[in-house]
Amino acid sequence: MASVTLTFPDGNARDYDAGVTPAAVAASISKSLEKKAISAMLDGRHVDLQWPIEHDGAIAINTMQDDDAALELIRHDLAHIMARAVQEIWPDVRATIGPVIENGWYYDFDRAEPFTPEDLGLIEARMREIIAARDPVRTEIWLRDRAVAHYEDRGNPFKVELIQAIPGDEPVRMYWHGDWQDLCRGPHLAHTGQVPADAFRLMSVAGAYWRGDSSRPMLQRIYGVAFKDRKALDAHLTMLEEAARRDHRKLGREMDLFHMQEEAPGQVFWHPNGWNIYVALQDYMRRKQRAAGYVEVNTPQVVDRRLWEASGHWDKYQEHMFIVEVDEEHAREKAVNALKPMNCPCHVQVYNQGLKSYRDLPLRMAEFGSCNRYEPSGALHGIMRVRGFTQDDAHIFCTEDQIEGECARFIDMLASVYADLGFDRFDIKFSTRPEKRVGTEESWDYVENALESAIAATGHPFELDLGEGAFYGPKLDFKLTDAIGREWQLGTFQVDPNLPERLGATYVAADGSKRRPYMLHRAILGSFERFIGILIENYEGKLPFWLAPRQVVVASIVSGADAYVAEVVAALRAAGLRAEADTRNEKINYKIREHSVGKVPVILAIGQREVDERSVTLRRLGDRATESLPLADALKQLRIEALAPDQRPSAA
RNA sequence: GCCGGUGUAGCUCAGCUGGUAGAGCAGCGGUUUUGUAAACCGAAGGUCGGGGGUUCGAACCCCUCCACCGGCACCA
Repeated sequence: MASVTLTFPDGNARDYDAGVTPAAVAASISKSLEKKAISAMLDGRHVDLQWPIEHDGAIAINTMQDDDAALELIRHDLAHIMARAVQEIWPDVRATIGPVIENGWYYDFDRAEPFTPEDLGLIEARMREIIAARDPVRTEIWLRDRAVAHYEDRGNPFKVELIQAIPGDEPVRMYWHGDWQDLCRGPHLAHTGQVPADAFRLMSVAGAYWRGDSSRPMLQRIYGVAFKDRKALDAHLTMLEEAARRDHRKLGREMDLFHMQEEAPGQVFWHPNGWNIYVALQDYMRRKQRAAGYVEVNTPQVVDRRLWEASGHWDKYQEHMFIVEVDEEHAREKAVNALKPMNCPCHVQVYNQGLKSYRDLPLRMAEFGSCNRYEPSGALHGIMRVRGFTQDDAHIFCTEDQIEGECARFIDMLASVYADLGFDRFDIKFSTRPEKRVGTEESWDYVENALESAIAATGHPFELDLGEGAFYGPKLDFKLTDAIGREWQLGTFQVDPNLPERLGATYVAADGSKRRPYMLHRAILGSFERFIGILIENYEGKLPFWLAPRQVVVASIVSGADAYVAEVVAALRAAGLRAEADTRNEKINYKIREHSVGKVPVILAIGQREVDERSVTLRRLGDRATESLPLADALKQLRIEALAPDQRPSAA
């Protein structure tokens, strides 16, 4: 009989009869491993304990202690257990596909009636029964035709399509627990009882297109989360509550930052408090840009369609533009304009004024560009996804051999901005040439290499996303991680030889010939609206002092202090601080509470004692302690604290 | 845009099988002069998202539109 040689993680190897299962391998090592085994890694692939091994390889037996494997199996089996529960309750429901996702799984069902939130409770209860039954799991490899016929008989075209999509060299596996059957690639636990019955929860039901294609039927998706034990599930649910507490829409109302209303869906009405944040951030970005050698411009909002036709956007994005039609009384033709959805074509117009020399390059042209896009209604989300927004946009016009240097400079600037704003960690995604593209292979080679060595020079690791670049050039995306571990994609850097071509941008080279510049699209924050939303959630509304909408509230304790309060506020304002007086007829407790809820970082309380001493009593947000100090000292100290990171003495 | 849900006072939310809308907080008036996360009393506050319909009668039932929420799709 043929044998296979299996190598264990400790380097030892043993021979087994070909066709040995991982379960038997585990048993051959020890009784306890046999009992604890849940699956195995075979040459890095996650395999079921029951699958025969036919070839030599490296093997590692997984137990519940191996988190990645254990969670994958738990979530995977729960997806099936849920599908079975659904089909036991509603036998006419067709199961389609149910993968493991971050923190859990989902399963998509085809059913005429919608699932209700109450149904989720029913399904959960049935799932617990299935888990309690400890039904053994069984799998079989079927011939493709048999599997197709099986689902055709049962009127499930979705499964038929899935089987047809399985590559010819891969087996078609069927899976059972109890009498319930599903198509599944595995691997699985040994029986349903291995799933922790108290560490999962069904979260929500939502529509989802079959195979993610909006031209295909909409199915009903049920989402679940699952962990190894109750404690981990509770921790996850707590994190979700934490995220809800930080929701920028809720904090925006509580801190009186902005509002939105029906008459302008997807657009922000900034209140004085919110606008303070916006202006502080914009002032900061403007200083950073100037320091980094950018010039700032400003370009029109309403632009004739001819420019969008020339840039190519009219063809591709017309439905997503706000169209502005002007029908002047004596005009022969109606003018059709679009609110600008982006700034680049306008920036090329500025570039094209006058003749540019190679000596002018690189030309770094920035704009806090106010853009409007008619986003689909379902895409809108607070101030994070809006129809009117302002980008911290810039385009760098440069020669081919300047790309690498500009890319490196940009990453430096971006890293410095993110650090100043309190985000120490960011990740780079590098997207390379897609299948459909313009330009020669040599130029793609050159530009991709330039970006790669620019990243390498910064020493920052990056993740490669092959084939995901724009049709005209490669791009970098920058993702940062917030205080509760969520990732946000913000910055971008794209190399574009196409738009200068379309819009006729040139420069005069050293030899007197006319050349095409490259255009580098880049943004650090993305949009102010979205970024401020992220800042609010990251800081739970407790923004750093220099960004806080109201930095100081001066609160009176007795009405006899009102005049002195006004004097303190005036002095703070003269020192450049955003300060307000609170001389309402309320107890100090009430004022402290209200301004704490409003996330004001510093409260100065003024009673008769402070009036007499010309002092203030300072209390910081969330801090029970107070500190009494002379007014002059407080002014001096707060003025320094209010400096933005780039203005502090330590900053060069 | 698609699926599902939601829309009642400034905010948070009650309101039964259809019978003319209610609380807390905020705001307003008064009392209180207060020492670090909600003082007390009082009066007021509503096109029940918009429009249409059914009904003797609609916050509630039906149709339609809008917005918001959760997903999906989209994100130059």
